Amino acid sequence: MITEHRPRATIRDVALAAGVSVSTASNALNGQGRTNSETRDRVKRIAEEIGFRPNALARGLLSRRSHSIGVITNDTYGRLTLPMTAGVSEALVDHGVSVFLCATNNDTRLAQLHLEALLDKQVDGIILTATRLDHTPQVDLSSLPMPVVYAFAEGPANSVSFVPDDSQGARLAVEHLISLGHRRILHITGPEDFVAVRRRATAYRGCLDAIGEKSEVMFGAWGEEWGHEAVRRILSRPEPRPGAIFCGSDETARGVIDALRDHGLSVPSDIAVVGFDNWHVVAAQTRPALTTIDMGLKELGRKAGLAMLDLTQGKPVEFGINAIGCSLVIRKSCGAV
Amino acid sequence: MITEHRPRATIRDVALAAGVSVSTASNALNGQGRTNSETRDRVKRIAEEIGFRPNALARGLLSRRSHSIGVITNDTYGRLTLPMTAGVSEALVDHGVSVFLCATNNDTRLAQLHLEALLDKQVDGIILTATRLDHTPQVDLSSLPMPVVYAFAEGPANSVSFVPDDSQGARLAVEHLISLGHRRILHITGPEDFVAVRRRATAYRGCLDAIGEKSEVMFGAWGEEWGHEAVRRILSRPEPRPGAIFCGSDETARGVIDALRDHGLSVPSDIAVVGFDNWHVVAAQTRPALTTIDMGLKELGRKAGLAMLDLTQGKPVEFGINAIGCSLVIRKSCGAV
DNA sequence: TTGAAAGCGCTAACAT
DNA sequence: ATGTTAGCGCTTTCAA
Repeated sequence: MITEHRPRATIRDVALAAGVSVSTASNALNGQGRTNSETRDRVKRIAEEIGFRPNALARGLLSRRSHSIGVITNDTYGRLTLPMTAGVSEALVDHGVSVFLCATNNDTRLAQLHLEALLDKQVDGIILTATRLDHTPQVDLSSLPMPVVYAFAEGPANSVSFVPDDSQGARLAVEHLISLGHRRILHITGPEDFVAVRRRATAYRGCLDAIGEKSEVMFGAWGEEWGHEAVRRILSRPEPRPGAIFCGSDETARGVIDALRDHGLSVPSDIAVVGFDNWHVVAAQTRPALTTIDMGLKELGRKAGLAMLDLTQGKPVEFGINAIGCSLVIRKSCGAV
Repeated sequence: MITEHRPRATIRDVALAAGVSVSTASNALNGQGRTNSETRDRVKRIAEEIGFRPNALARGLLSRRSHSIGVITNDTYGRLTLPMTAGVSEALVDHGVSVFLCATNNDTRLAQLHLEALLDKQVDGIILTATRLDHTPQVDLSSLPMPVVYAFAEGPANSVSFVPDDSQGARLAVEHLISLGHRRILHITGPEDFVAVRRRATAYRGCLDAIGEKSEVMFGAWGEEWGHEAVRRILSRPEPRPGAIFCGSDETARGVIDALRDHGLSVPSDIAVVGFDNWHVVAAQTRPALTTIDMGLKELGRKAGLAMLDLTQGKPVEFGINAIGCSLVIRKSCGAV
């Protein structure tokens, strides 16, 4: 498909065709300057006719706003990054801002390379994303000549960050179980060195304290195998058994449910289970389908995008860590006592 | 973090500091023109010292190459797009090319908006990606002033497309089973209206024909539930049972394996199972872990990126559909007869 | 209301 | 070998 294309129409072409000067054409198109409404209409019509679109490079060179931003992520997998970036992009595309996606694959050299490319391209801002809230950033963003926003990552104290509200999400899960009449609620979750894990566990404990029940947290791995192992441990100890289990991830929840079934216990009639993540491929395929917590990643991305927009426009933005509310997705894995 | 930043150093600053003219500085830095090696070194050193980096907008305006490309995808989920885009990006970042990611969410208006933003930004090329090989494209890319490459999507006849080699992948799976001594091999797969499904089925049949065995394809849905249903059907009919099952997706394979276990059959000792996708969250968590086919999405992205690079540099590129080889990932779900 | 001219940062003829 | 000049496409004073 080697098609020859003549260069795009420039504002000179428009001006020429309209019989006005370039500056008048510019004025007419951008509405700013006071232009005779008659000529303005004519210029606009002609611009439309010949398919004129302003060259963003030239515009950016002059205005020092490239109308593009960069998203740097270490996620190579997509589960977190793509929904978030889609959210960012969705918030910005209406304003003509496009998003450079840079996957660093946790490679410092690559991250540095990407960052330099972004700087050279005069991006209006950078959004940093990580697969883990408390990960060390892949590059130093502390003294960049443009605003930085952290999404699903916690930046330094004086930065703008958006993270899921793990505490509120965990409370949502536990309170759902409590509202169904459950009292003996166990928490099986991931490795304790993740902040997200600790926050969820703390919130869980708070809920049980509030109703005067004992809490128990089993820290472990991510993944289904840990769910199996945890169930093995529970069932091998003396009664009474928990009536409900709040899991720190959908994968763990799936492991738990499968293991319970293997041991002849059924969900939700014998034990209720709630997950965390609403990772569709896991949650929807679990038998029974998983009631779980959705972190609203796309919305988080949208918020980050809008904050970035404000920052680039010099509008005031609230600094600090913004916790974005999670929501409860009810499927089939919880029943009333 | 409202830090005031003075504008980035321009080539004028370099020239001034080095006591040469702007054009000499440019020459020295770009190595092109014959410059006195002594002044060249000095200029380069000074540029380094004051942290000069050329403004890509200005460069692009002049050279008509923005060193950025766009990737348009309808995937909102990330499983296919992110590995591929990471591959594209990886191939290009060393050449200073950055990637705009545009998620259309299957919304025509959004797709059009994104496309216009890309055109305005003078991208050097566009890569179109879809979640399905035979999807109608979300936007008309037929007469763009820049090269277009299709990745995980089949463009028009005279275009450059990269797709996984479904036939070869399927053959890999079936021949693996045959090499383990299996003869009665069943194929449980997705909906027949997907080209990928049809291609895998045809390749499967070819393999069984070659060894003079009967073939049987069960078309159905994606997802685990279909795996359960298919197993129910097989077990409810007269013997003999298949000794191995080649599944059209990892999710189906997982459903099949779970269902077999529910019916008291064990994998791999009673029946061998191979999946397709190597979707880690599914394949690695299946019990036993799934032997499956990997489509090499990242590599596919890399190839697409390199092809785009060649196209933008006017180098010859082979047109047509490039089928990228799949690979077999051996885990635990297949044993010898 | 309109146009001429300058300039954003850079590269490339051309002249010295 | 280096400097001067023009110009990429656009916006924006400033003068007419």
